[in-house]
Amino acid sequence: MDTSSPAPDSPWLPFESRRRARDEKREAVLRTAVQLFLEEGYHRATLNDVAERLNITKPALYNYFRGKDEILYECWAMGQERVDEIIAAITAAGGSGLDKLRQLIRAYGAQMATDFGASLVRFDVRDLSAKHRDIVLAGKKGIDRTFRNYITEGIADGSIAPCDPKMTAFAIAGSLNWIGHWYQRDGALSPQAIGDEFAVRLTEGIIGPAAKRRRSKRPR
Amino acid sequence: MDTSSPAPDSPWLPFESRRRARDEKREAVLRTAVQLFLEEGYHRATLNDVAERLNITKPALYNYFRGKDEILYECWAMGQERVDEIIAAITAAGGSGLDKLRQLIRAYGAQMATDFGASLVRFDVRDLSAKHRDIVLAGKKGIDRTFRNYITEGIADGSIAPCDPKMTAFAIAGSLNWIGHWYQRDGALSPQAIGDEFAVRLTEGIIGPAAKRRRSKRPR
DNA sequence: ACTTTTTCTTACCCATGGGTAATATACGCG
DNA sequence: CGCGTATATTACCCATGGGTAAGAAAAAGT
Repeated sequence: MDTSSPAPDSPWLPFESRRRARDEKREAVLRTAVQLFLEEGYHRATLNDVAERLNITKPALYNYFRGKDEILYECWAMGQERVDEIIAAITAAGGSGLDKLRQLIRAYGAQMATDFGASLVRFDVRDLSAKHRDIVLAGKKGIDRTFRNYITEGIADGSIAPCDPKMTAFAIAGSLNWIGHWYQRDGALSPQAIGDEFAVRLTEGIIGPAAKRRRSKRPR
Repeated sequence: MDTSSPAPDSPWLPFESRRRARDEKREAVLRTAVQLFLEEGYHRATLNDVAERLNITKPALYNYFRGKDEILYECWAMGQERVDEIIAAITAAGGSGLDKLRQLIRAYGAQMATDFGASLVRFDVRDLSAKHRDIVLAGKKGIDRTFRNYITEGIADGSIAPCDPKMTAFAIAGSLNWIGHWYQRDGALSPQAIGDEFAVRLTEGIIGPAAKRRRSKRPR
């Protein structure tokens, strides 16, 4: 997608750098918007507010987005993209179901303590257009399915104790999603620390026989 | 609306039944409002919508409430009241820290699967007046404190394994609060079933030595 | 029956904020 | 340089929806 590595003096360069400048501005809008949406709430935050923080005026935003709801959608998309990458990496790396679940909890929990991560759970799908809403719901479903899959795999390979994957996934994802509601950047814990903390805490109760055996030399 | 069971001839009765009729109407407004706020979201739900469902017109609502935000607040208050009762009952009944925590999870989780319960976590405090916001935040703090207290007590009496009460409370309350976001009345599980399910699941991992000993004759 | 109070309706006000049209400014380009 | 294209601004439109004023309708009081 990005035609990177621009040969220093190609006649395209001005064109390319212009496009990059545009993309950077677009992202700057999103960073400002997501921050304001989280601070004030989507409905209280106005496009004038967003523009003001960027030292521009409202109509300038329409050079980059079709409307307020599209900005909301793109904020969500930024977060979803990162989670998708996380999932892809974990699935690719392989390991036991419990290992993968722990890694997912760690990385997803850390994401929840970031702006774009929190946007995944703080924003209301009903503020989106029907088309975007469908995409978002599909994304949420994908995350849920991943949690369940890892749990199911863990039960199969014995690393996770038998349990209802659906409810267990609900319980774990609920804990993590809630981070997006209480975490404040000025808090004592870093996103990483949050992720680590939850990764151990949320898997303590469901360790299966295969995984227990391996760690039995260090009983709690 | 229906002036039921009026003791035929007391001089107060008209006055009293009138006041009661008023209270009943007030509550009917709240039931309709909380439902609509949850369905559509607070900002998308209009007072006209609320009134229409009640077969009245918008200004009629102002006989019972000072404004939209007060309706929101009163919806929250209904849920908070129930939780306060639950907490009072559990604390009064006594028992080990783990017992109390389990009962709280059970009852609080069940509440999250009701309209007024969900309103505790789905509504945005920033939509309230400063005064009401303070009350709500105090209520939330009280619930959090109760979770932590029960956990701390459980660690002290040995029914709960040593852990960080703050983070454990976050993890548990997060799971439960999230119920308010995914539970749909048309789902397969009843609020009670939800509460029961989470009560066992969320305490599996933190059972302490004292409680383990007692249940050791029924190993998993 | 007449008055008073409560309750509700009709008809309105108006601040807010998303979105648009017309226009000015910066910038690459031949 | 002047031409065209992004990019931004100023000035506006207008639908929405919370809130209010004035007065009808229904009870309650006497």
